[in-house]
Amino acid sequence: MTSRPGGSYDGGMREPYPDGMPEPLDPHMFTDCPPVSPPIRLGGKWTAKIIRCLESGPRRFTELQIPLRGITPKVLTESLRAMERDGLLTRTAYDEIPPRVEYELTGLGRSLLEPMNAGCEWSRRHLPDLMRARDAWHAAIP
Amino acid sequence: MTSRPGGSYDGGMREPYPDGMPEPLDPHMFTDCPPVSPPIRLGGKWTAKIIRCLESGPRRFTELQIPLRGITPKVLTESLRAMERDGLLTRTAYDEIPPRVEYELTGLGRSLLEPMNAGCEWSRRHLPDLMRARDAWHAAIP
DNA sequence: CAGTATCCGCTTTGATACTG
DNA sequence: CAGTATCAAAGCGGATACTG
Repeated sequence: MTSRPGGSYDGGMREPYPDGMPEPLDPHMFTDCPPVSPPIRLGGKWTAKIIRCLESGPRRFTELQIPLRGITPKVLTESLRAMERDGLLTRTAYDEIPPRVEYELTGLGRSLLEPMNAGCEWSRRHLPDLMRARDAWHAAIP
Repeated sequence: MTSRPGGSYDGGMREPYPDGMPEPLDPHMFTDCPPVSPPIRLGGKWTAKIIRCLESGPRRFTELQIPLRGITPKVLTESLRAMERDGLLTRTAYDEIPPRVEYELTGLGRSLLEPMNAGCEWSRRHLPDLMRARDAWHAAIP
């Protein structure tokens, strides 16, 4: 029994990141709430996190990479493009050298914070229950 | 650009199902709300749907298979086991022949309906916006 | 800086067949 | 009925290298 539909897509999560680096964005993100069995997720693996990162204002590509802990440019690009396509954020490219691109939440994207917060609140309230359930399970079937 | 972080896990969704069959459970499920780019998902692919199926009372294994539209027994078992482990539902086996097993939401599982409904409400309210965004995108980059 | 372009691989899901 | 056992196929994200 290796499959965990409750929280498994994160299999390839990379932790190694050059620490000591500044984190311009608040790392307190939605998906950080539930350390066990993420109850609610949004779109792909990064969508919710990106929304949290943009909550307090527009950010640049590289700025997003920092709090997203080593997300590869390919995946970040894909995620941003998808969110742009869905009207969750806007992409503004400034014609400068070096290039500058800023991503900003749209009203639609921002409106997602509400249900996200509902999920977050659920996590806060029921995390102890989840932990207890997990413990009971492991105690019964070790 | 083939990957869509906003709505891709459902890639292998099978539609072919012997119709004419009765559907004992209400097919109006959370994940049915957003026809485009599912905004909020719960755990694995089936978790939210299973919760909806159990909303109005306990159901048997085979009963769940009907509204879940051809989910394979393997995957259904995995999902149910995971949810049982997380304390979202209980599994009760009756020692009869033929065997009977019933699955029922716990209070914890039922409490998830609240954030789920929040996501559902978001979908209802903003589906037009999503559609418009998608249309605009396709109009610009055909 | 802000990406593209390839290649890669585990995880998750599904198909099919078989039991207690 | 309620699963388990295998096998097979994507899915989705990641590593690495390379541009305008």
